[in-house]
Formats: sequence, C-alpha cells, structure tokens
Amino acid sequence: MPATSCFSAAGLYHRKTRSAFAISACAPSSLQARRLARSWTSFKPNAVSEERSSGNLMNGVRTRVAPSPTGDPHVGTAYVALVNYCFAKKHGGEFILRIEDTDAARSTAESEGSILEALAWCGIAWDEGPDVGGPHGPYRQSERSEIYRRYAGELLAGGQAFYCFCSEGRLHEMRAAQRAAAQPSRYDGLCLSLSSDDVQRRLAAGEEHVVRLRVPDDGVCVVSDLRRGSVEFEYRSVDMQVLVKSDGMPTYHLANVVDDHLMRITHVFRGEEWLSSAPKHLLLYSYFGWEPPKLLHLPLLRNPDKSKLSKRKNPTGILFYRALGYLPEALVNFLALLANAARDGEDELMDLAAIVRRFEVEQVPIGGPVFDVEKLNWLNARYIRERLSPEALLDRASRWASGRARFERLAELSAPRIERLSDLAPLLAFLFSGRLVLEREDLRCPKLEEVEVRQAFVLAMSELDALPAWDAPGIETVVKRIADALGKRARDVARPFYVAITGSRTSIPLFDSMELLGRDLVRERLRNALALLGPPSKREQEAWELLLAPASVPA
RNA sequence: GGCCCCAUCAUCUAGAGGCCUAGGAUGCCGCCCUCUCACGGCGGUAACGCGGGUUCGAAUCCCGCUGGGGCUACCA
Repeated sequence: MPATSCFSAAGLYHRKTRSAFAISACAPSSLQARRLARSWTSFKPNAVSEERSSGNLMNGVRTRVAPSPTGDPHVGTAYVALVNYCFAKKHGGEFILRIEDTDAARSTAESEGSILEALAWCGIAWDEGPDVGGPHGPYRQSERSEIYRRYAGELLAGGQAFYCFCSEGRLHEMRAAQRAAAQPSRYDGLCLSLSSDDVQRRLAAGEEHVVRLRVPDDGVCVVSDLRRGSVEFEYRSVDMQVLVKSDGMPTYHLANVVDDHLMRITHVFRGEEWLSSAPKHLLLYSYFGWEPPKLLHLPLLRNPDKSKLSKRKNPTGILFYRALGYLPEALVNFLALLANAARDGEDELMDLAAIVRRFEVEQVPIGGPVFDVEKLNWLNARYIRERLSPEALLDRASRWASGRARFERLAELSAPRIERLSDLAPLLAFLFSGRLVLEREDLRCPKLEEVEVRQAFVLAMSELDALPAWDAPGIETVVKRIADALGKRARDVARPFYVAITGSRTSIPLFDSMELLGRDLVRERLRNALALLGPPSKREQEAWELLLAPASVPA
C-alpha cells in the first residue's frame, strides 16, 4: 500500500529536519549573521509541518517536471516526467510543467517549443503549464522575476542571505586553495563580515554583486529521500550558493524552492544530480518557514559504458527516437519499465493507463540503468505487430513520413536530379532511413587525407551542436569555417559529408539535406561515419578543436 | 582533491535472513513451424564484485576494500 509507506516516510522526514535544526544553530559573527540568528530563533518549523501532516498526505498530490530549455529535449526528461506524471495520476493529483529558463544566455524559445512538443508526443499530458496556464502561473520562470526578487529580499532582510561582491578571480583562487588543502569547496564568508554601511555604500555605488545563501558553519543537514532514507550532509561541506545572479535573475536553487512552494508541489521526483544540492533547498524551505515537499532522487540514465547518458556517445533526444520511427507508446513503455520492472509472468507490454495503475513509487530503482536500445527495439516491434492493424500501421507510417520532411521542398530539390519518378526513392531514401550501411572505402576522397576527414567530422559534430538555430544557412557557415580551418575548398570538404549524411556521393544539396534530416540524426550519422574511420582520441579531439577556435580570431 | 549516491546474468531487473541447486524479460545460441526472412512455440547460455563480521542459517544485516556514478558555476 503506497499511501502507508509514503506516510511513514513523511514522518521520518519531519523528525529528522527538527533535529537538524537543533544542532545547526550557528555563531553570529557579523551584522548580517546577527540578523540570521534573530530570525532563526523566532522561526518555528514544526507548526506548519504538523498541521499538514495530520491530514491525508495523498490528498492534493501535485508533482512537476521542470526542464530547462537549453537544447534538444532529453529522454531523461521524459523519464522524470513520466515518474512524476504516474505518481500524480495514480493518486488523483495534478502534474505540472514548468519551464526553468533562468539561464538567459542559454535558454531559447525554440528549445522550449520542442520540449512541449516532445512530451506531448510521448502522451504525457500536463494539467498546468506555460501553454495551458493554470491557477499558479506564470509557469515560465523568466516571467516570475518579481516574485523571486521579493523572496530574495525577505531572506536578505532576515540575514539568511547576503550580498557578495567577490570577484571571479578571488573565488577561483579560494577554491584552488581549498582543493589544495583537501577542504570542501565552499564560499569562505568574506562578504558576511561586511558592515551594513559598507554593503549599502557599495550597492549605491553600483558595484556588481550577487546574493548568496547563508549556510551554517556547523551541524548536519538530513535529507530524507523516499528511497534512500536519510542522507546526511555536514553544513561545512555545503556551499553558500548564489541565489541571485548579477543580472538579477535567480539561480535554480532559489527559483525551484519558491516555485514549488507557491505552486503547492507536494512531491519532487528529480534526477540524482540534485541530491547534493538538496541541503541548500531544505535550508531555504526552513528560512522561509515552509514545509518542503517529499523528495526522491531518480537515477540517471546511462550509456552502455555506464557513464551518464550523453549525446556525445548516444542518441539522447526524444525527437530523435521519433525521427527514427519509434512509436511514442513504445518509448514510454520502455521508460516505464525502467521505473517499475514488470513482475514475473506479467506482460511487459502495457499502455499508459496500465503503467499509471501499477505504478509504485517505492519500486523505482535507484541504481542508474543503461538505456538498452535493443530492448526498446523489441518493444517497438511488438507494438507494430501486436497493437497496430495494417490500416493503422499504414496511417502511422504515412503520418510519420510527412512529419519527417516537407514534400514540396523535396520535390523542388529532386526534380533537376531525376530522369524517372522511380529515381526518387533511392535519392530520398536517406531521409527515411535509420543507420546507413557504409564502408570505410566510401568515405575516402581525393582531396582530403583520411585524418582530415576525421578532423572535419569531429569539428562538425561540436560546431553543429553549438549552432543556435538548425537551418541550411547556419550549417553552411559551419562547413565553410571548417574548410577554412583545414585550408581546403568547401566543396572538397563537403564531399565526405555527402557520403556520411546521405549515404551517396550524388544527392540533393548537402546543407538542405542536413536541415531536413534534423540535428539528432545528423549527429548520429556523423558519429556512425566516424566510428568507421576510428573515433578521435582524447588528445586528437582537444588538439583539433583548437584548430577552429583561435584560427578564427586573429589575423 | 572534497562531499554524496549506488553495486544480482552482457543489458533491464525480481529478491526485504531460511520459499534461491537465485525467478522473469531483452540479447545471444539451438530445435520446431515454414517457399525465404521475420513472427510464433520449445529449450539452452549466463549473475549475487572482494574480504571480514553478525546469525543455527546471508544475495538479503553491519564494517572495510574495490568498482561505477553524481555534484563540486553568477548551468540547470
């Protein structure tokens, strides 16, 4: 009975936070710190907790997924979203989608759009979100600046956060020294000793500054994880994280706590990479006097070599799987199996309704699973042959194909190159194929040494990843820059790309082909070609990347 | 370097001290079905990382080691 165990986990949680409070009172050593001590003693964490835990904890379950729109939607995001979705739906609650775009430099509207598209494609529906709205909006953090400013101000006034004027250089030296001394990396509190007058003067002078979280020097923070139990962190190993950046935007740490509280999130199931910053979040909840949500840190999906699933080594994009012709129900089913394994004798093929029905949060494993494409293939094949009638298959396939490419554009590009309509199929086959079957021979070309081909592919992979918008003109500039760096003509450099991308030396124009194929698939084709030639060693990779960077700047 | 998490077949996992000569699924191999291939059916291969405890008894509990992973940003 999940309700029972969650309830007891919650009980444990409250006990532990209380004791953490008892031992974490810190010695005030400055004006800012004295304010902290004052608010600390006046703060009663238990009142809120007990009031809430007396009710049925499974009432009003609200979960969320909070992706950052900084790239292609990741299958890990789908996995986390699915777990949160299942838990909420299982308990009759709401599932919220929130966009964490506080990194102004890296966030893009394009990425946000594809995240929504990818999750919707998966069939994971959110009750509240940036597109559908809801009673606790806005659901895009960049639109909530006023809210964060207010709460940061509250912490500042209470001395639980402080202004910091330290330079990047000083912080760098400080961390280097700490590492050399085998100490944890942690802000040393220099600006904590600034007098209120100093702070006011420097602010008035317009000095660049951030706001940092005040972390006690002593004591232990106990993080209660639904699956791991109590995880202890000494406060002296918890950094005094930046809460408000110098551009005035909050960091994730502040924003997620404020939003989860305001949006009445009851359970936070997020990736394991957040476990070590959980103490900062708990500290914020206690400073604000809020009850924290129940926490569960989900394992990170892995590459076959067990490292964190990364696009360098494997396809990670949800939309990549769509482009390759996986069915969303198969992908979701596969991810669900990673969260809750089928029991002996139980059919592993199940639809979303069944996944939700049988979902048990305490069954979610905490060891990082390898993303096993073979098993995904098997599941996808079963959906095709067991769940799709011939008509349905045809319908799916044609909808997939028309989603893959714009046919008018293809016609325009193909017409000059064909003699018969039957020439169309081989010319365009690459757009609808998965992995191309190539020989090392095919990648040989007259004007480039093999090592230069490898260089070109390696550089292209990283440059294309960095391209803000995926279109033919952008791709063209990348290939031309690479040609320049190698001292070759663009047309000669393009030749091996034709083979890697389209599987043929004769094709519709390269840059259009790449645009139509999509970033994920292009990355995969280049990786595949590079595997044939021998992937770069670490040393080669580093040396080659220098070819581009400095060469474009001087002379 | 520091802090934290994790550890059953190649892979995903079941397993909460005796039900375990460790179960299921994918992959792989073999046989059957069959005009090919695939599907399907049947069978097989294959694991408790190591060392100490605790216990009548340990895959299950404790400690150490080893291994893997994460974090260590004015990114999330």
